[in-house]
Amino acid sequence: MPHNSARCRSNCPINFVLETFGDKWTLLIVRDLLFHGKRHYGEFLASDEQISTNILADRLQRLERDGVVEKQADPSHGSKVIYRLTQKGRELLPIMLEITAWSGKHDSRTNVPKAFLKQLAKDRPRLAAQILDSLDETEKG
Amino acid sequence: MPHNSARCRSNCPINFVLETFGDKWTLLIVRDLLFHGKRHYGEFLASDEQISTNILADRLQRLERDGVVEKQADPSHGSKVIYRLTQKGRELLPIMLEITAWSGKHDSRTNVPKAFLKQLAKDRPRLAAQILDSLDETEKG
DNA sequence: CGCCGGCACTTGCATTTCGCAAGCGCTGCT
DNA sequence: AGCAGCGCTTGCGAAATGCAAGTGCCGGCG
Repeated sequence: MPHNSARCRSNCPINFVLETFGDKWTLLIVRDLLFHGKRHYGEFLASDEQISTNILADRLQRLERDGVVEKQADPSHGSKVIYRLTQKGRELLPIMLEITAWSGKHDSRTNVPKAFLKQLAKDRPRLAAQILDSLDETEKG
Repeated sequence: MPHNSARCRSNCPINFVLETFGDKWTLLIVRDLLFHGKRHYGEFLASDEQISTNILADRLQRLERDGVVEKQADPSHGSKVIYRLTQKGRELLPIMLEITAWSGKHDSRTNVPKAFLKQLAKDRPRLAAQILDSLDETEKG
């Protein structure tokens, strides 16, 4: 937890998320976990933005320490590791959706499908529930 | 705009906001503009988190370049400068409110008043409207 | 008219973080 | 027994950050 660390800067809620997510990479890992069903180290490494392996290892460790992500051995494959969001991590979804809406509006080159933005505007709770459901599916399978 | 820069990493909406806000400081400036009615360089400098002056100058310049903030001379005091959010910047409010809600829930030492969180849960559009109104007030006065 | 204080930056330099490439250790498969 | 895949570590040059001091402009006051 940020506030347990020595370098806590304030108790402002904006600052609180910045202590964990205030860099160019951490939120991309959350995105991959939440929207893209990724669970393995190599999958994060393969994302478009090309995170380097040392940074990835560092960020996963921080996310785990901050209670956003948990790590477990892959039962079906001993040398693999499964990363998944905790409940706290899943609760980032509303933030992620607001971010998507904002970028959808202000980024002329966005890759967000129009249909997704429409659904976001029309019935956000339902969309959120669908995303969490499909995440559960992924984690079961 | 991030995508006009050479170092654009992808067209993902999450990445889009990270290109502008992906560091430990930028969003604190937005917070000060949006929630605390700050407009002057020296006011940002005085915030709890103690941003250093060279970083502040750099971030304000980037925010202006990205169309989130605009800069104008203070008519009442020639050596002062007024910074204000553009419409695009004001539209960050929903993101900021979601962040506040998340931190309010997960940060045991948060300084967010309980009443604020309640209002956030109960009638968010109204709260958002109030915040924007009081921002208009500040900018008029 | 000249000086002084406030304000918005700039500059220089030490420290930290990042980015890239190579390598390591363990596991399962053949 | 050997090899390939996977998660992660290490080393090093480059870039970003943090800190402190300095610069230039404006307004106010004597």
